[in-house]
Parts: sequence; C-alpha cells; structure tokens
Amino acid sequence: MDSAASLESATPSSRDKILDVAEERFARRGYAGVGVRELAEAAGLSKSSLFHHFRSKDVLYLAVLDRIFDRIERHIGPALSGAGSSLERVERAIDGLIDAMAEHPTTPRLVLRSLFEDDDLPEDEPANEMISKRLDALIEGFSELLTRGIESGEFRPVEPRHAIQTLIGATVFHFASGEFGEALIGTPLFAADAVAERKREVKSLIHSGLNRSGSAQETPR
Amino acid sequence: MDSAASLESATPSSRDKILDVAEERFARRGYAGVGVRELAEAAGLSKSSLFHHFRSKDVLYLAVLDRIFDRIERHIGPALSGAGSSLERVERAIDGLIDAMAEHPTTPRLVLRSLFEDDDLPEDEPANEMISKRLDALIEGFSELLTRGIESGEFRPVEPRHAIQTLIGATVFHFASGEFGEALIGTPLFAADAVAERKREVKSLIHSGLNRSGSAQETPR
DNA sequence: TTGTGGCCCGACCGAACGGTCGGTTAAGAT
DNA sequence: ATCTTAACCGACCGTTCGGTCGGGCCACAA
Repeated sequence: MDSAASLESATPSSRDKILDVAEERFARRGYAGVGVRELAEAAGLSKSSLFHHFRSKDVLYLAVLDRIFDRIERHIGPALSGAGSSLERVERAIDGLIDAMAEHPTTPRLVLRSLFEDDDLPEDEPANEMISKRLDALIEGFSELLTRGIESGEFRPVEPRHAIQTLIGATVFHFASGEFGEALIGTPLFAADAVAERKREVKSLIHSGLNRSGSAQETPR
Repeated sequence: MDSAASLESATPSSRDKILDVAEERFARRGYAGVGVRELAEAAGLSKSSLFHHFRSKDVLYLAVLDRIFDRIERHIGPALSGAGSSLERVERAIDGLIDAMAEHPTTPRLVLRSLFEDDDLPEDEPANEMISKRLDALIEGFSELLTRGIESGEFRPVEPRHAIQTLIGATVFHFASGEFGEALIGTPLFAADAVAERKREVKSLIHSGLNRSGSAQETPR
C-alpha cells in the first residue's frame, strides 16, 4: 500500500516541495492557520495533487513534524552518548540542541507548538504516537544525563525534570521567539555569531546562574 | 472564574462571560483554531449577540489579551519597584511572574502565543499597539533590574537580554506546557505546592546554575 | 404614550475550508 | 501495442468561516 519511506534520494520534486512549504507555513501560523489551498499553490501545484501525496492535512502536518524530529535526533543523539564528565556531556547536549534549533528557523517554532498546543490532531494516528515516542526518548536521554550528574555529586541536587523544562525554555523558546526575540536581543537570532552567543549564555547560566562567585570561565567552543 | 467583576453587582454580564470563554478556548487552540460560533454557544448566546459586544473576532482576541496583561502587571508591578538588593528584587520579580502565570492556566499560554506567533492580527489596531507597549514596559523593567545588578557587581556580567529570554522560557513556557509539562514533571502544574516548587527551582537555577556550591568549581579547558 | 437604546436573535451572505471524483498525461514494463 | 502507474488537474461537494441585516424584547426616560 503506502511505501512512504521506500523511495529515497532520487526524489527532487513535488513531495519535498510540499513539505518545505508546509513546514514554513505551519511554523509561522500553526496548523489551523494554514489552508491546503495555500500550501498547494505555494508548492506550485493543485490542491488535488497535494492530496495525491498526502492523504489528509493531518498526515501532511505529521510528516512535517517527522522531518523535524529527524533533524533534532541527528544533532542531539551523538551528544547524549559519548564520554566525558556530566557537565561536559550536558554542555555538548546543549550545543547540539541549539544547533538543531538554529539549523532551520522553522524547527523551534514547530517544536514549541507540538509541546504546548493541545493538538487538534487525531490521537490514534500512528504517526502521532510515533512522534510522542521519539520526544519521550529525547527527554529520557537528557533526564538520565542530569540524574547521573547529580548522583555522582557533580551537580547540585536540582530536580532534573524542572531543569529540563528550563532548558527547553532557554533553547526552544529562544529561537522560536521570532520578532519579539529579535527586538529584545537586538540582532537576528539565527546569525552564526548570535547562535554562538546564545550557546555561551545558556551554558554559563546553567553552569553558575547569575552568581558572580561562579568565576568567569569562558569555555570556548 | 470571574475575578474583579464578581465583587460588584449580581450581573454575570454577557460580555465577561464571552471574555472568559474566549480566553480559555484561545489559550488552548489559538486564534485561528477557534470559531466565533463556538465561543457564542459556549457563552450561552447567539453569534450575532457576540458581535454586538465585540465588533470583530480580532478585537475580542485583543480584549482577552488586554485582561491578561492587566493581571500580569498587577502581579509584577509591585515586585519590580521596591527596595532590597538586586538579587532580592529579581527573586521577587520571579515570584510575581510565576504567580501571574499560575493564577489562571490560560495566562501562560496566551502570553506564549503572543510572544512567538507572528500574529495574524492587524498591526494598525490601536489595541494591538497598546499591548505591545505594555509588554515592552515589562521587559524594560526587568532589563533595568538586571543591568543594575550587573553594574553594582552583584551579578556576573551576563547579557541581560539573554537572561530575560531564559527567564521567560523558564516561567512562561513551563506553565504553558500543558500535557507535556505534566507528563514530564509528574504532577499537576498548577497545584499550590507545584507552583511553589517551580519558584524554588527557577530561583535556585538563576542563583547558582547547576554547580554544586555557589562558588569555585573551575572548569578547565 | 411614545420613543430610545441596550441586548438579543434567526436568517442570510460570500468566501474559504478539507476533501472527493473522473479524467488526462507521460514514462516504463510486458 | 498494450497495460500499469505515478503525477497532475479542474470541477465540484458539503460544511464552516467571519460578518451583516432587520427586527423583536424590555427597562426606563420624556
């Protein structure tokens, strides 16, 4: 029936174009805010053709999310495993997370939406459950990392799950904040140096909060 | 939940009913995700009557946001002014911000939406500009607080605007995270003790990051 | 008594929504 | 030469969208 992932590299065309366009529009205006007509037109084909590639708007949206999580896992996966102290590994994971968010401006917005929106999406859709699983796995990876650092005495005994919430806010929200964030920070959020600075700021905040006594260790990247 | 109007006359007031209903629905599913018919029905009157109270869906949404910012200013305003060390004042502001988010579960979601969504709303609408002004003022208040703490040598020389982004993420996002957040933390986000714990966690993270002991712990490399 | 104005309604409007249907190409495969 | 199939399309479907319109009801002022 549906051989979704079987065709690989040799597809330059419509399907990917639709995904690209949908990713951008959905990120900016949300699932309910974008119509399939608009997507089809922007992708350069008719609405009927769009429905030829994706059986419904739902599955198109989920396909977009799927690609997003592919990219995130690609960036974070290597960072979570590997050697080093807990602090080093957490910092590497933060770098990876920020890289994932900065790769495409659409990523943080779609992730943020999928995190806080009580989705209108069908719960039964297998693609939906699969995405939840992947998200859970990522969270679990981070959680274990923090827990290990606390158990080994390297970190203060913070609640790891609260720290994860803060971390998500500091990374995902920052790069999702669009006009507001740019007005606040004063520069484009996705310029290479702005991304590098965000990494520095987040890591230094994680490392020693606002306290001066933490000393000014500039860990270069 | 009717807040201020309930002390007054026995009128539940259709207008307020509409605002209450709209606030809850918009918070959950966003501006584009909610139709005026649904709102009217949930408020117990007809669509035409809704349009008698609010000239368009836009102004209804903006009226909802307006109430939200009223509440936030009520909570944070006093905290920003007042005496004490910079750290004390920042912590008081964080308490106020979290109180504002925890007062109604709708608040953080609507704030988050208004921060990261490139709104479909008319830029010219005066109500829209007014909300932007109020947001700017809040940000400016926080920013001055941090800047003063840094200048006085009490805080590390972090970039205050980055710290603000992190702070917003740690507070607004946390309480906006709904199902995801509850699954992660493991308890209802808005229970009194959960709110208190979040205050503690955020303040301790702000205070000394993940580092054990507020001092030393030099990281080489 | 006769407004008058606040509040409410059913009926209706054109546009847009997600989705279907039948049919037309063009490229391979048999 | 025929059959299959992926890709595409225009036309159409029923529903819902935000919004309008004309009028009904009722408390209260003149």
